[in-house]
Amino acid sequence: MSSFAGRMKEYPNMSLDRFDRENLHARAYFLSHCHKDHMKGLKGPLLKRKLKFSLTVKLYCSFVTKELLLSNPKYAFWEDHIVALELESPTLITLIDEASGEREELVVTLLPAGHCPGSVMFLVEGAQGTVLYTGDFRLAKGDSSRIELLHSGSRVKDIKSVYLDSTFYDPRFYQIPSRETCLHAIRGLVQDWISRSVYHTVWLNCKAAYGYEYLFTNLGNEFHTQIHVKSLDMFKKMPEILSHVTTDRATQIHACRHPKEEEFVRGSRLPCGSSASDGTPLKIISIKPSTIWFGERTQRTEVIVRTGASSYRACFSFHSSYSEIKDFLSYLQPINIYPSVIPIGRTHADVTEL
DNA sequence: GCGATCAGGT
DNA sequence: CACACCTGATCGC
Repeated sequence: MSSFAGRMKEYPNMSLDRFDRENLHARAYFLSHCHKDHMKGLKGPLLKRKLKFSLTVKLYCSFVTKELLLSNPKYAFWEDHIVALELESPTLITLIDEASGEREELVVTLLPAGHCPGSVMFLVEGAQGTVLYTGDFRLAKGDSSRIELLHSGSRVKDIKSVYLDSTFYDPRFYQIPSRETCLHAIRGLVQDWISRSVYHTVWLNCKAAYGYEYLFTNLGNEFHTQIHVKSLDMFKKMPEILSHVTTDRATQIHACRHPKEEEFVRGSRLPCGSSASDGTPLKIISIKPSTIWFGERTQRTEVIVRTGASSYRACFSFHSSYSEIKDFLSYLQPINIYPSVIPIGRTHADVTEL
């Protein structure tokens, strides 16, 4: 879980992914992606009040993050204060102190982070040097060399500091199977099950968070069926996702939720309450996306683990592995690295040493 | 009645 | 394992 307090040493007048406490005084806000642990204070009454009296304070994010954020009415008061930025398009942003009129100019670039829909990293270039705030990210080995705006001419930019998603920055999580490998394995398991009969149904036991959409679109394409989800509201302006999800319960692939979902599934009912129309019990398997990792010298490659008669865990990660992070850092060669996540049982000094 | 925090859950 | 939530209880205002 991110323990980043919201501010970078070089640019303390901007706040990123934290909106409480000291961040209430920021001149500009940045949201890397729409997960609650990066939105602390974002619906707070103090911030709401500050916006009422301010003409200059804005929240910068991607178009997709803006759409996901505003689909939740609790954040509707931000509407006129959000500036959605294009990806990979350097933008001049002037931070203004409303009391003194003091100005500070920055060039901010959104780089795709591969963590969930709309997720970005913020590249900030200004008088105090070039810094990269990664938010949460999953980039594969070699991806950083393909991000043009991390380069100047043929070489990588001089980066003073990286504020790093260090969730899996521990040799224990050396390798996590690639997105493609995991998708392929899940597709295989789904294929094997739903082809048996129309009563054979798959329940994708996904957490209540954005980040599984590419799984839905991939399975939707492969099996020419839509995935049942609770709500479509947040995707109404995202045709690629919208076309693969449905609120119609008559489908063999579900990703719906219910507080007593596990009991339901054990009793041949889906979390949405659906059972077969003619009274025949559904034959349900549950697939729970989970991060499965391997050590440096581990030869195992199982990306699907059977955990019961009709339950499986399938490898799925929102975050880069240790080796992926190492590749990222050794390519960028920043002067400073500030980890944003300290795993329990470790200290800040442990992670900094690594 | 509200938000913040914690316990306990998936 | 750790993640990103959720619900419900309790506390303080």
